[in-house]
Amino acid sequence: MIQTQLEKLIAQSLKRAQKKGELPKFPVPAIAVTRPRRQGQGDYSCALPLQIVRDVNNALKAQQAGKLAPMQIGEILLKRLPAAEFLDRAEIAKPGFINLYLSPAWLARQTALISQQGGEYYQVDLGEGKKVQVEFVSANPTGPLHFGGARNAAIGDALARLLENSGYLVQREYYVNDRGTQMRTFAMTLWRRYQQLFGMDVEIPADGYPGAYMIEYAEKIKAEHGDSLLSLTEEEVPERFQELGLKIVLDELEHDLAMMNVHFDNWFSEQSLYDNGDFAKVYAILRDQDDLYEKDGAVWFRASKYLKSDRDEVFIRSNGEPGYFASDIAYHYNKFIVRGFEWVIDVWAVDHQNQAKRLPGTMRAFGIDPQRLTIVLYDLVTLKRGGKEVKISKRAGEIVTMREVLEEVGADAARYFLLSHSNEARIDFDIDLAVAQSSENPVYYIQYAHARSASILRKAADAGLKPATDHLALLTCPEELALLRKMLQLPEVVINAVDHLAPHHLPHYALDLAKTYTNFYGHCRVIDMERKDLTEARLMLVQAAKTTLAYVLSLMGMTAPEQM
RNA sequence: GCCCCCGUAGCUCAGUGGCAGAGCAUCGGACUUCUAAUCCGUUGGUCGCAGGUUCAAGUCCUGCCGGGGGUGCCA
Repeated sequence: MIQTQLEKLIAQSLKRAQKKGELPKFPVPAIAVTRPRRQGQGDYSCALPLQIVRDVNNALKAQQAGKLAPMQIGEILLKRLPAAEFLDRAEIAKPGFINLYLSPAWLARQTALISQQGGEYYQVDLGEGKKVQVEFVSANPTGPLHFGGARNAAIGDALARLLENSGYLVQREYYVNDRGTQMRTFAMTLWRRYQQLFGMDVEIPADGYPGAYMIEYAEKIKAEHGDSLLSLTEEEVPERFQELGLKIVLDELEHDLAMMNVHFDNWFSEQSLYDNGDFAKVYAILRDQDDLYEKDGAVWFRASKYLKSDRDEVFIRSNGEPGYFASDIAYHYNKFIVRGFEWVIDVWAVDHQNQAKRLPGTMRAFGIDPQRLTIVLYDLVTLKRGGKEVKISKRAGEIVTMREVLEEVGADAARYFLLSHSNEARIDFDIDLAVAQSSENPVYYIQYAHARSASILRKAADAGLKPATDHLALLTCPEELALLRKMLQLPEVVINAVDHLAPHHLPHYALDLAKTYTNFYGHCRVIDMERKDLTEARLMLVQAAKTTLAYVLSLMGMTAPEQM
């Protein structure tokens, strides 16, 4: 990447200047080349002279030599800066910045590489083939996914896509909480709804699920099994209805997530941890390490041994059922030890922050470095309709489902909007506003830029013109070069997004890129039958821009339409 | 009480220690288009408050104020 190469060049110039005796000797600090936010300060800039002025002058004082100002240090560094094909020139700017300018000719040549290599041109190898799992959504399978889950899906899937394109081997997993009290209540509610369909005078459990969707599920069961299940014994009911209900919900989840272009590689059953012996193994390990003890009729896990905290966690509740902590620990034992993931990312809503703070540390009990478990927390989505908040409550049966929002605003717009906020920021999502504004939504602006490039290429092909590399040097307009610069920024955006597990940088960059492209489009007419050479070069640029737009859109899980 | 997150333009939000940004909205222009779902220009901010660190702070540290969340034998 250009940025790191520039950092190396500047480090070299400092070493050279020290070797020549133009600057005194001191340890070379970490050198940071950044993108200036304003124009006219180079494509990149570096504050090294300001950063080292104190070291320089301290060393000079020890030699009883005179002081140097940051600007003078900059001049010395500039003189020793090695040449590079991508570097046009470097300048000193007050109070002591080195501004670096990319070579226009080199920039123009990149269009050919981008067009040929497509998304690969932008791929960075951060992961080196490391096996990483992204576990996300994982909502309780007791009903349709509410819209808050859509944010989880958008973030988790974008992270997976970012990692896949950064050299990681990624698995997407959905953790299915298919055991415990919630599941039991779900099954019993379903059973009652089923009975009611046959006119039986029964009530759903007091703590049951009142939502109308439960009746739909019961109707599905009735359609398939008729009245044959009415004869089940009291012991058979919970298990059978859990099984039937779970299948319906999982099918529905898979379908709804597919609407958002999200697909999981694996649906992992919580129950399987107990069936396959993982839980028993974990229990034995902890017991043998004296990490478990009994109190108040429950079995406790000595979390305080592994965390900076004096609080322990209930492992087996006094009713004999394992608590959620037990399942979580066994689950992550399975991820690391049984399945061998080197890195695990869980995407959780902020209301699990306490667990998020504690779970990684407990991995030490199995000799697993807590750093291998990253929990990405995101804040909730507040849904509004016409400025009024819509309460999401599964309990009251009043929920806004992901499906209905997707049907209203579309998957692309929903994904874009959900991704465009930083994970920690709460989102106010006004459905009416989202629908009303959809025509002037940035989503369409970005997709439109892509569709336009496709259109130009089609039109050119009809006229017998194709992108060609022969005259790329003709790409010298400010708008052309600005577009190239913006495209080359993509790897930096990806690295930043991966480093911070912050996919919200993607939509902002995409909008920026589309804007730069549209500006080019407005200023530089591409197809010009009088100038075949320039047309071919610009077509190459258009193709490169189209590739880049499509690549960013795919990182966000959005479609890149050929026409709109 | 203690812990975490948020507070930046009218609105919605970006901002990796380097001269405060985008979209929308406002106002003024441009439609015989390679797709006007567009373009050009304009208005708009003591970055919640107060200290501190630094050559340099929206950004790092401390303390406040306001909003949200967490602190279960729920998950």
